[in-house]
Amino acid sequence: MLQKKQRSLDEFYSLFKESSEIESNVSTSPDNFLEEGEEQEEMVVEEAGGELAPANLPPSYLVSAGYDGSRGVVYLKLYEPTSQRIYFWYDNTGHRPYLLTNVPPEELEKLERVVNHPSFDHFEVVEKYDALYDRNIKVTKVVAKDPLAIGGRPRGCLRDIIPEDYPLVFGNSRDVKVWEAAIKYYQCYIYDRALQPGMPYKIENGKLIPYSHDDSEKNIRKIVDEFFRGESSDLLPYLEFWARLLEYPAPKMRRVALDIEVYSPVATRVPDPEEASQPVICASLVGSDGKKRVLLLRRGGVEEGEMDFPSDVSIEFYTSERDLLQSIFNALNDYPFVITFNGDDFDLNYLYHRAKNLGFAKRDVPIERGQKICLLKYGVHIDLYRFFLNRSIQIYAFGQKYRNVTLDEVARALLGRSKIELTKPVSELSYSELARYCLNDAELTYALTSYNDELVMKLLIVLTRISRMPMEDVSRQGVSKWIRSFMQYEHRRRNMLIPNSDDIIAVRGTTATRAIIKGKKYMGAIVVRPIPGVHFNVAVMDFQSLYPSIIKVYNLGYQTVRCVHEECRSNVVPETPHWICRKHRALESALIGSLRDLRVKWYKPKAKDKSLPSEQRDWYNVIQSALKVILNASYGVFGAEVFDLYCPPAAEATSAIGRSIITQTIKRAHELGIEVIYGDTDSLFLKNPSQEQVKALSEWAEEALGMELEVDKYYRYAVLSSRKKNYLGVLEDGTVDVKGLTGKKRHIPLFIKRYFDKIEDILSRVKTPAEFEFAKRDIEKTVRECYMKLKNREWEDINDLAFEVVLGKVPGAYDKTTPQHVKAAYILQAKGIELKAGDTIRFVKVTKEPFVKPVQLATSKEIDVDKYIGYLRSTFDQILDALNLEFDEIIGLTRLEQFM
DNA sequence: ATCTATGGCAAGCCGA
DNA sequence: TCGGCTTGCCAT
Repeated sequence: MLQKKQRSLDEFYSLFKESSEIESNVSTSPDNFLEEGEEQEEMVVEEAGGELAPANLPPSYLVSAGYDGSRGVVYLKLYEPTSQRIYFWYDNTGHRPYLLTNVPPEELEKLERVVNHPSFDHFEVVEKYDALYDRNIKVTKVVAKDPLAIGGRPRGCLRDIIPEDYPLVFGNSRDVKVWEAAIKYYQCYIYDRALQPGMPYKIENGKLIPYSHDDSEKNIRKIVDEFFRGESSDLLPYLEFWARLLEYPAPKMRRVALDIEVYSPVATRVPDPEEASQPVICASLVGSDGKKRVLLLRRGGVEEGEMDFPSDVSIEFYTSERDLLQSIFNALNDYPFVITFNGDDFDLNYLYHRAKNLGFAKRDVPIERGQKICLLKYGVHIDLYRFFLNRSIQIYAFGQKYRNVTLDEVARALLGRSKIELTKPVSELSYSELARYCLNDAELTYALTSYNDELVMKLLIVLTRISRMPMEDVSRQGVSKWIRSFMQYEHRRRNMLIPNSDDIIAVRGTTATRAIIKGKKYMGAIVVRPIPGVHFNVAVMDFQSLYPSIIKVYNLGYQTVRCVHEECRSNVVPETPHWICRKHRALESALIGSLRDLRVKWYKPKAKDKSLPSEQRDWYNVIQSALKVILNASYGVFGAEVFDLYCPPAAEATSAIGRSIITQTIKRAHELGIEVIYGDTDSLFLKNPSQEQVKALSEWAEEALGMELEVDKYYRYAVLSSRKKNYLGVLEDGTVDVKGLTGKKRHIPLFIKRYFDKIEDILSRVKTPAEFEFAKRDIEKTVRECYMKLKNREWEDINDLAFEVVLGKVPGAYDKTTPQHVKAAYILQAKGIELKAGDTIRFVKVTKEPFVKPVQLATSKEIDVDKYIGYLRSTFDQILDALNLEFDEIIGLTRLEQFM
């Protein structure tokens, strides 16, 4: 079956048609459901038509899961890498959705709305381990035929009915609890069957079987048996289980990037995808197979333009929009992965509604609409906009290289390419201009998944494996959802009750320390007061993944912080009233701790290991950056209300232990005769320490604290002011690290930033204290030049004077104050420009009320030069302070010189 | 629909 | 006029 790689589209549609007919049969007669057994397996496979859901399949990667409402079962999507196609597998194990409750079956029997619920199936009594109280409890599993019966409907689902009706029947004699009722059914299924999304499986006679990859298994043995032999033994199983997910190979993913253009009667307005009133006039499809297609709709009065496209681009003209859409849909049914930039909101959404308007039958449209997302019936839709919008991805995986999440900006930052600038509205372009524009967008979208040896696709696979979520969900959801998912998975695997958030708070309580910042829940990290001045030979030491290390070494988690055992109360967290369990290992501690160890001790070093083939190194680099994303959030989620295992005392304990660790380390450094000139959270800046001193401190941290303290970098010299989180350090090779200085912040005018960069350049050349004196003269000259240019109004472009500040919310929502950028925003709004949260406002400071103006509307004459000079002063003072220079003296000199 | 945390700085607003 | 507060941007 798989040898036949090409399947005709007619055949393909007939399969969908066939299955949808079966769907309607099943949904109208739920009694058709069979009990568990061989017979049923055969049956489902046959029903599915055999080809899309084959009874046998060579190793294929589990990429997605969902619920098929009409069949009433979970389906899995498997990507077979040889044929490069998606195959379906429908559950044939009889698994059913359920919830857990503390109400026993004999009492539930008396709740009529439960037992008479059309989707109610049966009760079971199961035993679960309740980690909050460290005890086993018997709970009732309420099994239903339909996931919507458990939860999801606004009214009348079992998770609401049980607590509502119980007091009506029995009075308030019991504190009714319902657990695990808000887990999506397909996730529940993944957990219960211990499925590993992103990993390879085989199908044999309808059975889904994990595929074992021999080379990877050998590697895993090596990592676990040899490398981590010395680790605390209870972590070994976790190390092995993570290593398996990370070591297994990733497939090459056949995919297509899609971008569409829509006709618009109003030049400035993009048509509403929900209405889809205007025709789709162009679509581009750029495939990983090298195919580049541009589909154009013939319209009256449109110029041809120069149709000289590269030979690998095929231009197709359509006279009927319906045919054009059909061609797009054929592609969506062909490629296993479809990539868009904002396809959830626009491209796929538009196509979905447009198809409806053009009279397509629903079953002939390959797109499925969720609340705010668009999925595909056949393949997997990845919306890169959603992925790049993810803050953790933006910061930790891509180092904040892009700021606004637009195709243009992300492509510029990661690819060095940009969108084609249009000089007229899309609707007025010639065919060739339109084709070029649209094709370029699809090419950029594709390139974002292919650059750097397919980094983004690999990241997605690794995150899919760690989180145990379908690829679609992983690419759209945030890091707290990923962490929640692997935590829930582990609960199920160990037969632990997944606690409700309320119960964790009720049993474990909240925080006890006071935060330094008003409005925060607990006290955070220590920032050491810097010693101002220029310091030569500075070693920066830091604790490797401090908070994850603390979570591992100090056994932190909702289960262990303030546990129920009297005998653990002596195991206190410094400067808090909290204690930590000595009897059990918390799941968070085990899962996050083992991930940390794998990153720090295996993947990070291996990613740099030149003895490995470069392909392997690249893969390891992907893994270590994915782990970085997860680990950096692992402490934060403890303190985030939105996290299901929210546990404020655990977050508080983490930062309290962190404070204790850094404080002890400073004390020890002093005892060793080392001067500590600065430090923040997990780092210490040591002035001119000897090799021996550094080594001694590091060894002490290992022995006394069980923490790895290493030299991160050496600064030839560091310039500190009296301000915290504000410094500059020059590395051995002349690279300048600038942290927190205003001159580097994104919102300041380019004019000032350029001069700041010049000063940075001067400083990067200084090697010795003697050279410093020359550098100071250069810096003075630079500051003076900048000042004179401003004073004499000699800027080249008014845009260079613009402050660029992002609107945190819609302008109208600023009710407490009206900051300057909001004032400018109001001026823009008055001109009829629509503004929303996240838009960047570019404004200059002017002499007349209200003292700001959007740069687009301002002229050079209006600029308030003195305001800019004031800004210049405060920006440069941050460096001049430490160099013993005075801004006023520098510019004062100028005045004297003018007289001479 | 989506959401990891706290600490720190600079600017400007705004009420006492 | 002063100082608390809001806002945005950044460090870790």
